[in-house]
Amino acid sequence: MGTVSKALGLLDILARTHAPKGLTGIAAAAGFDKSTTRRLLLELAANGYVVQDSDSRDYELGPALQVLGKAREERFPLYRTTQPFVRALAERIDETVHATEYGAGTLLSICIEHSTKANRVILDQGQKLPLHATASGIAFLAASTPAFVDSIARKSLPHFTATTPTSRHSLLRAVQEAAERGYSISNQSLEEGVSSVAAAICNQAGKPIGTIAIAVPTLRMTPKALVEFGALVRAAADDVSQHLAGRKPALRKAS
Amino acid sequence: MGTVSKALGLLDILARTHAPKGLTGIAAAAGFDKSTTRRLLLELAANGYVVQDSDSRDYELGPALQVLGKAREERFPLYRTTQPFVRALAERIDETVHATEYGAGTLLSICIEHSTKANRVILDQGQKLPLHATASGIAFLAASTPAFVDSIARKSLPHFTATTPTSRHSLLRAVQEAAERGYSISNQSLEEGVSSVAAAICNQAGKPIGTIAIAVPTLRMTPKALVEFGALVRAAADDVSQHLAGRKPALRKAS
DNA sequence: CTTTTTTGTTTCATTATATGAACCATCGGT
DNA sequence: ACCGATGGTTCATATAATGAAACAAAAAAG
Repeated sequence: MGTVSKALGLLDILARTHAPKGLTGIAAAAGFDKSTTRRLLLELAANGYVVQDSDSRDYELGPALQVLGKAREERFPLYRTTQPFVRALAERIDETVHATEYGAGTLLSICIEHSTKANRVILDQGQKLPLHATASGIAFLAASTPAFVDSIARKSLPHFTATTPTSRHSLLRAVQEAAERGYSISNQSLEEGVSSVAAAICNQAGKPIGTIAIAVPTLRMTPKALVEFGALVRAAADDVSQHLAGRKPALRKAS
Repeated sequence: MGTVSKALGLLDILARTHAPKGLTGIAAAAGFDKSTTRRLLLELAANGYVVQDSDSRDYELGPALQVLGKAREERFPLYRTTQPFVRALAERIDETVHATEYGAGTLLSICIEHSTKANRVILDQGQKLPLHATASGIAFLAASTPAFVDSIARKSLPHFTATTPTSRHSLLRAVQEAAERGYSISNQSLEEGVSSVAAAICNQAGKPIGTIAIAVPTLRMTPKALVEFGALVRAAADDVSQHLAGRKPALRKAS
């Protein structure tokens, strides 16, 4: 692994919800030597990506990240565009809804609205979702080129639950079905007790750039709810795609 | 320079308003070899910090930055806290107002509201302001420990205009005066024709973390305006400091 | 269409940089 | 004062970064 990736890995660790703050903890979480970790942190700090509290010596994410995040958002306002649709959908069905963007081989959660129910699915912002084991991933693949799908299907597919598609064949079938259906379904393929439906967001050229997904406790994913939610994510994803293409569609209902 | 800093430098370049997008241009802007630049960009891309358009092969900032920026904002909501005050002040006086945060030895512009006048000062988000040559910098130093001020004053201070304080003595004097006055004044010390006043934002412990500044074309910075703007930035900075400390003060006027 | 120029990509010997085990310093608790 | 834990430092070694050159592929020019 390159040095740069190691440093960036440290940022990921610091971004976690219950991130370690001390040098020892960060080094342990990253699996690097204390010495290496410190050097990397200092270099990140010298560039404003990390701040070290001068008293406690704890490390924290730095202001440069906000600046860059804003710069990115300004050029490519995916969050700004998506967030209202995610929120509207979440409020309408009172279930957890989130949007993801593709990057670095996975889908990154960029926008989450949680259900207000006691029994709900909780997601972390920035969570990295594997393409083969989530509704979002399958939906993304269903909108991708066959070549890309194949490149993923050829890889070794990590096993998470009994229903994770880990074989080339089962993955291709799931993708195929999602493409025909218009939305993807995950029946606890990443985590026990969580079911999801998702649909891809596409850019003007028709290439998928991310997804919108609804995640609910499996016991609430009745066949009726499945169909209803499927139609709703599909509609929401299409609306966002339209917005990104510059058109401003009125709210629609189903596919 | 370490490899990590080089890679992060590339991100800074890509964040610029008129950033080069091609490999050659980026390499030229960074002053690195094409080969090195490419390797770094690919590593950044593998981590989602950069995206390469598969058709045009141009490089752009990636989604990971938005995720990290949000994570930082969540832990330390300086932008969220400051922005309303900056906007209110900008609207009230119809001049360019911006907030900065200290990091990596400089002040980073994190929030800008521009004047609506034809002749106005334009600032870039993320701009790095030198501590010795800006009103923000002087205000920050005026709220810092003498030891810190001295460590800056001892460095070689780059020359920008005729009024840039480049000697240890002139810098210390400017800081001293700002401390007594309650706000700092920059008379074209960074750029000809731009005058500013600024005051420091401090955390609960009284340590400075950033600044608020008003930047106006020098010809509008009359003695009367100077005093008025000075009192206003000072009040705004104090209000933000109060907010950060958890208190929610009503709007005040002068120091 | 062909030539020229520009831009992106790969290679590999050289060099610089990153690494981590061991060591030291500092702090907080008892 | 002692102990354990944590942050910080050193330096010989291993590893990774570098950049000149060669190559490929696309634009631009003729």
